[in-house]
Amino acid sequence: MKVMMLDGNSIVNRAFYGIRLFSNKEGLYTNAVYGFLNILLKFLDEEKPDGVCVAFDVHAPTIRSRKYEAYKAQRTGMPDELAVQMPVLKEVLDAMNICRFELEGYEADDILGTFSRKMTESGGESVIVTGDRDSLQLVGEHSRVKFVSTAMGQTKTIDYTPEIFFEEFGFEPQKLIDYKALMGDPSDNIPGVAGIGKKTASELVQRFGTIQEIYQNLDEIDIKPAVRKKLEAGRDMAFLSYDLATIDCNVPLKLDVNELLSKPYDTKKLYALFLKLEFKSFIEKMSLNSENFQMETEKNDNIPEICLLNKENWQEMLGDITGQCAVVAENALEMLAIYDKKRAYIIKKSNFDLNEYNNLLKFVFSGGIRKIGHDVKKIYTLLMSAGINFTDFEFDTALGAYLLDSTAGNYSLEKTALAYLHRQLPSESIFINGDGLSQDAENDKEKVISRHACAISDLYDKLLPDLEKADMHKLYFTLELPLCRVLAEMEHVGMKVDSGMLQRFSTELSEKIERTQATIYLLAGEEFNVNSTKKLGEILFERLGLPPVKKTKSGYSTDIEVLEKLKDKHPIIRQVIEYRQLTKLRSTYCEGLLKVIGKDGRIHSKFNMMVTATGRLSSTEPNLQNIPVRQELGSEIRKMFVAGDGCVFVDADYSQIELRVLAHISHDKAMINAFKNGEDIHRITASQVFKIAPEDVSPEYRRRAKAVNFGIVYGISEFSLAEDLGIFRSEAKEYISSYLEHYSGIRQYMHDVVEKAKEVGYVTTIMNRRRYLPELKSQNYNIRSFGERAAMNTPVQGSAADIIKLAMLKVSERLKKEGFRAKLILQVHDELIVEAPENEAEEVKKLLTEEMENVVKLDLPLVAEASLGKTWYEAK
DNA sequence: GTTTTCACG
DNA sequence: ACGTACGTGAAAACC
Repeated sequence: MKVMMLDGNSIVNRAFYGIRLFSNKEGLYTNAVYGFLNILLKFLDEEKPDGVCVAFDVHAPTIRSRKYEAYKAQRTGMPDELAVQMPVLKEVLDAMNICRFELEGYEADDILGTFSRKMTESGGESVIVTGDRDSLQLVGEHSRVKFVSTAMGQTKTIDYTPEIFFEEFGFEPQKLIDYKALMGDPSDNIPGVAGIGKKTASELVQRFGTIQEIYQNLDEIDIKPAVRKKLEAGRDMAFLSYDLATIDCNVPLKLDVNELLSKPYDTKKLYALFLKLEFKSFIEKMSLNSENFQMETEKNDNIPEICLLNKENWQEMLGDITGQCAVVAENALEMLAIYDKKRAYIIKKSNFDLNEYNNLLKFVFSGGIRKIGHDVKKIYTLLMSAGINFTDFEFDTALGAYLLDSTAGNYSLEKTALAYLHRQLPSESIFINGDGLSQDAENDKEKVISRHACAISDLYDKLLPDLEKADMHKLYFTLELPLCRVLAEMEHVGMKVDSGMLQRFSTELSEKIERTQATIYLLAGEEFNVNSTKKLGEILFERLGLPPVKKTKSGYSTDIEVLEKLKDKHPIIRQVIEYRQLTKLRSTYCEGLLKVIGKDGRIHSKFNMMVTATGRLSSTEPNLQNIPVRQELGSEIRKMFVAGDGCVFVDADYSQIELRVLAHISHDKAMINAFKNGEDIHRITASQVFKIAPEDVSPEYRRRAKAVNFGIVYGISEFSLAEDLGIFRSEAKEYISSYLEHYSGIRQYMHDVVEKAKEVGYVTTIMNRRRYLPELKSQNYNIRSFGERAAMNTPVQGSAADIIKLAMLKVSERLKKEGFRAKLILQVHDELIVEAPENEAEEVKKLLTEEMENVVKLDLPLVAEASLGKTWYEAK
């Protein structure tokens, strides 16, 4: 019978300080729990004990122990970041069915000592796991101590048996108490005998054994007079220290060995917990998501009956379905699953001839079946590439999950089913790389996609009421879901690029880069990789002796802000700035774009609607939302984006949409009026903040007012504003207070939105899009401040996103309805680009402006400005 | 895989 | 006493 006993506080402390601080997405710190589990699992594996328990300290202020309390106070001071993890750790242990013990007024090691003694007495064996050296006094014939220490980020364990202890200390484990009584331990507040250190204490204990022995024969024993003197003076201290250092092995706690016996984990609880904590590696290590878990779900009849369709039976089988069906499409439409809440119909292309298969696809996607799916935009693009017409899906479970929690970050079917159904789906990778199961692979695949379809259907039943509860069903059904088709179209149509011109530009840049590089080498006096921030830092700040402006985690910062400050200090700086600009253009834009031009000469960027926390779109492969425009040379890139044959671009962008939205939602009279009167908002702001007549506002003051306006939208801090404008903090502070004085509605709004968010846990946009802000509850000032700024910014940025998304929908609808051949092809947050045949251009321009300006009714007008051009450059 | 930098709104 | 604006994506270096 072997029981492993852990000193919870001591191990969790080691874990906390040994592992860098990290947290899950909600801002809950988890590093100590993570480290604790690593240690626990490692030792369970090493020792394979019959039972396990963990003891914790409890320091309740009882009268009896008040003095003791005061003495403990210094040691118990636990940082908040660790304190919040204690209840979590206890939860984990409970889910693992591991016994915990704690008793008021006792320390964990007292409990362990007591249990260990009892185990030994009843003929058992105990293994104590601790990071506390004090506990080594518990080492005995039948009680080992695994001592854990962390040095240089590495956890080290020493397994103390009496022999090993003796080898290291030169006396028996029980005498550790005497040793400590003499030497003392400042970290434990054990005073010891003044003047007796490690060496003397060790020698005394080795020669005479206990302090009892020493003091009884103090006059006779052979020691240096100086030591004898110190010992005489410190007699009381020695005995007091002895008591303090002694672990109490008579804690009034019953030990029922049967209780400690290892029980199986509560896998469901543990799984949910690890998911929340984002302990992916533990989920895998403890195989919480494989057999055990799947077996359980399989019992829960999540496996639909499978019905394989062929050319004889499909019309009959699918013909009578009237309800909504979950549709899963695999492998570019090679295999489909359709689940009608009764069974899963499996359709394999290989079982049909081409013509028949097309008929079937037509039936499924454009009429016969009411569809729901997961990530329907993906299916739409698939169908468009295959040239299949289709009607809209009636629900998208991925999109639903995104609206319900826009910060979750991952909306794969597996993750979503886990989060909302607590169901672990079989992973597709099972059959992707499966060797040896080729015979069953097809079978497995049918089973897997059937279960996926079933999960989509069940998710729908869960997500729809959730969306209604959050009052987001309107946003969902009238905006987000229909937008899928618009975006799929935009992706499908793409944007034409003049690859020859791009190629030439790239070569041109290369020549300039070559020259700049040579100059840099010359000025530096050596050749090095200018792209390497590390080497560049060494050259600038060590070799050339320039003053470092700021640091990064790993060394000198060399970003543009730093370079700007050093511009006049050394000619190399200008060259480096030039080099950076040129290489950025060449690698990210020239080479990057050339890589993704399709066979049709067009770029098909993906517009992702489930990425941002605020509701904006994002663009990838390539990102067309960050094509250069601010600098002259960079904006050359926009000349490579050309309208198709016989077409022009119609480009329209909202004027100050975010400030207008802010004016609207804050009901700020002054700002609303400024916009109503068609004022230049930055100029009017400058005139109000700096108290000068509008016509006297200099460009510099207008620039400053503009920075303040931006800062306000982002949730300003005086520090950042000062940094941005290169002014004193005190000055920035005055700007802000003057601003909020004038725009008092905005001040009120900023205050209210944060208050409300703290109360309900989320903020909303004008169309009721929601963003949860758990950061607001953080103990950490920085995290909490971030939450506050996000609370101020999200309704503004998110509402602007709502507005332009709705405009996209309307523009797309009208173009289609009115028979234009023009197509929406790009959105850049406040800008829409349509590719239109030349003869449609003027009408489309009017349509675009109209729809954008009238898409919602605000307390002030929305303004959109449009222009035409053969290239994107011209159209701006 | 993470860090640094920089492009956009 | 502290560390700082909101939202993105890509490339290159570095470990």
